[in-house]
Amino acid sequence: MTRAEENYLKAIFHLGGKTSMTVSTNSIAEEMETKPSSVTDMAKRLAEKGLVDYVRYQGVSLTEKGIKTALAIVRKHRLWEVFLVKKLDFTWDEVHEVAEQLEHIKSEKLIDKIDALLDFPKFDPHGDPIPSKTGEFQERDKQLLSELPISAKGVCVGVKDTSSAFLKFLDKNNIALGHTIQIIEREDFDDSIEIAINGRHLYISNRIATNLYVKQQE
Amino acid sequence: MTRAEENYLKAIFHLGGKTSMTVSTNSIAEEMETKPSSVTDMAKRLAEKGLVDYVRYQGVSLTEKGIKTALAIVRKHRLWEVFLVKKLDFTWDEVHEVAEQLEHIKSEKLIDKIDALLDFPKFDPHGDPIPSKTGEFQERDKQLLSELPISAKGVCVGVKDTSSAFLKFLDKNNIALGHTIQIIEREDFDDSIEIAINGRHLYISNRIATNLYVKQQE
DNA sequence: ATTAAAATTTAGACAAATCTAAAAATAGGT
DNA sequence: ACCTATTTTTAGATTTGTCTAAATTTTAAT
Repeated sequence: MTRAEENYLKAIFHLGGKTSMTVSTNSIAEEMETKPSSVTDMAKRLAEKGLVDYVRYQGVSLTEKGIKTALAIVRKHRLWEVFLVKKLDFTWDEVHEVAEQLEHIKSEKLIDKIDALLDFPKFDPHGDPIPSKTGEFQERDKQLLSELPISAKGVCVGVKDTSSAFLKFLDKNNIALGHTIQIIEREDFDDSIEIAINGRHLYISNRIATNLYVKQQE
Repeated sequence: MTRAEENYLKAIFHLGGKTSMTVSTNSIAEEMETKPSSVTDMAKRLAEKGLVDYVRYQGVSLTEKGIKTALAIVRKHRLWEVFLVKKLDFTWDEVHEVAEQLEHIKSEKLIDKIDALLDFPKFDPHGDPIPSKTGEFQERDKQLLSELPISAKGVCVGVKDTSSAFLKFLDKNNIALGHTIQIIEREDFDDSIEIAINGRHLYISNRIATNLYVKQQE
């Protein structure tokens, strides 16, 4: 497994989901910030190795083996993120870039020890689930903040966008996983909403609300 | 800096020492288990980048910049080794291979945090000194066990050979850094020696004695 | 000083991963 | 069913890092 192959599998997994829908050459190229022709080349290589099914002009989907490999990489990425935040005091907007590198370290023992050191976490700092050694994981029951009805309350359980800019915005406004958010008002004009969080009121744009996951409270 | 370039610098540093003696193409090839012709190619590339001085048929030596870069890689390698042993319970014969990968992770913050987490260690699990952030390190005052005179005592402070086979041998015979060893007898026939360690006597070959560093006690 | 052996470099080839530009296939609208 | 726009693939080139085999330089021995 080369680093490039691992990155392609991760991207295909990311786009196609655990059920592995077929994804297009173009969408992979966009996700990876590369050219479609490069994706075609790699698709052939991955197909030869039995990691994806590839039909010319039709797109790519992960095989059983490809899903297993992708899950192992996602597991490593997310465990390293937890390690960086919990053990080395990185902030959640700093971890992605370093975890992109660490996820390619080849040592089963290493990642299992890190897992144990962290006490087998089930979610990473952005609320995304961490696959177990055998590839299982529970997707958390969640919805976008923008989908909550007026006056409903939800606990913040994850972010969709994990860009540094977005995460820093949340920090600045003291919004973090575990906080409870109530919808106060929705502005029809631009879909911005007024929320109550940590005892204060805040106006947030629709863009923000469609990138925050919450679990609705009864 | 590519991974290959980093590995070449490390090898040249390893062979040429901090004073950066000129080293031959062949010796680098042997150290890196590659072909001399590949070394020639890389020597040219590194010279263009100002990391080594290279004269055809004469060999290679690190520039100031090359030494600085090599020290940064050695620092990372050794800090990761300490991390693996101290925090993840790796044994000293298991760390090298994984540290070879971890040393190439690019994040100044990461390695500084690891350094702090470990309380700024000065030596790695094999007794080798860890360069500081600015590249300084104290070589420990040491000599080979084979150089001690009869009846002298020394504290084990490092190993020359760091192969898994050698380190496992030491473990099996309960020889570890910090233990005191006394020379009892030297066999002229094959230069094997009888030593006292941890209250028992042991016969060890010359090969062993020339790969163990001790600090002689008065 | 010559010459044989050893070390080193060059030339040419190859694989991985990428790109650009051109060609081919597909999809959608009328 | 046809045409056009979009998507995808091919062909050919480039970079990095490697190799083998042949040529060159250095070394060391006589």
